Amino acid sequence: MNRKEKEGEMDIAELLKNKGLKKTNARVKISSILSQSVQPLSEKEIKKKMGNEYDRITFYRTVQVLIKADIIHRIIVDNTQIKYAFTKDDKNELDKTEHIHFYCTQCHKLICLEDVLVQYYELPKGYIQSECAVLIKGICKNCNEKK
Amino acid sequence: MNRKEKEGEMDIAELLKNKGLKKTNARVKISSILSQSVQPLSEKEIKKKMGNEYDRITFYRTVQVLIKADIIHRIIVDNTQIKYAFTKDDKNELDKTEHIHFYCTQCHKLICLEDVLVQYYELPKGYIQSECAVLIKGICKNCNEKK
DNA sequence: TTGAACATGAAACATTGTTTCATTAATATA
DNA sequence: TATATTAATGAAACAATGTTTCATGTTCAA
Repeated sequence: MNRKEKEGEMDIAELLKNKGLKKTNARVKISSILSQSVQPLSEKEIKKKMGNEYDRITFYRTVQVLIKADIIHRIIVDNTQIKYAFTKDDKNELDKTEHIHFYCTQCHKLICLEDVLVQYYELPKGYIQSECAVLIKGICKNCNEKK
Repeated sequence: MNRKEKEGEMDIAELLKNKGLKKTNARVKISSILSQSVQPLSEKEIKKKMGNEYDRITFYRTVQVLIKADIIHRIIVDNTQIKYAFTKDDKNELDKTEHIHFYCTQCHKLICLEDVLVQYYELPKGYIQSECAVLIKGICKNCNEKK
């Protein structure tokens, strides 16, 4: 483990403590893998990075806990493609606006567009909004430039 | 089967023909069940309405075909909650803008808000958009008024 | 250091996704 | 209208994912 990775895990330890969660191996590992990844990752990709520390049931329960604590979030691309991403916490707690997600149908990568925030939708009278998820599919910058 | 249902199935037959699809029992049944439902339905709910005409594998393949032909669409609420809805075709083919979906976390119903269209998002340079899915969660009008 | 509270992993089962293949059904046209 | 071609069906079988129960192991506060 290099210095950057070690620092990452120390930050995660503190984050867990702040959220009132016990520091366990699976929580630290999964969180730090996601916090160091540019793209959101699937269970399979996380599993690969965890090596033999991975257990399916523990993974299942760990992501439940981490999602509830808003340390990570789940992005559903498709009914069979589920990805996980570290929730960046550097934004103002007050205007905690969610960002949109972009899925490239060519390279199949999912990108958190942190700078593109979800817009406000005027709902019919009587509806109360609590969450909004936006997923845009298309061709990403990288694939587009390669052509 | 009442008159309205029979009319529905006749329309579906024509729709399938227009799309170059064979008229089969499963396609007609599933399409007409969805076209007559106010809310999007889950596989289980569709199964219930189909009675003993239901077969899991046929369902799986039928929805694939119907989605591809844009006769129905799939809405993913959650990784374990998938719903299907009839695609209303009364909109102009040219500005085929998608509508948003609202999921009520209280009554767990999903609502196609046909009148609330997805907004245009300004993506970073180089990104090309083809589809956009918006799912808003909260409390629906009905549940809100009951309180 | 130790006990209460919680997390883990094994087992077992449910649900959903998916392919292969022999059989059956739909439809165009002869 | 009969039939040949083409496609859909349903059985079987398996993979992946979701989920609970329970005995055991771990964390952390006092």
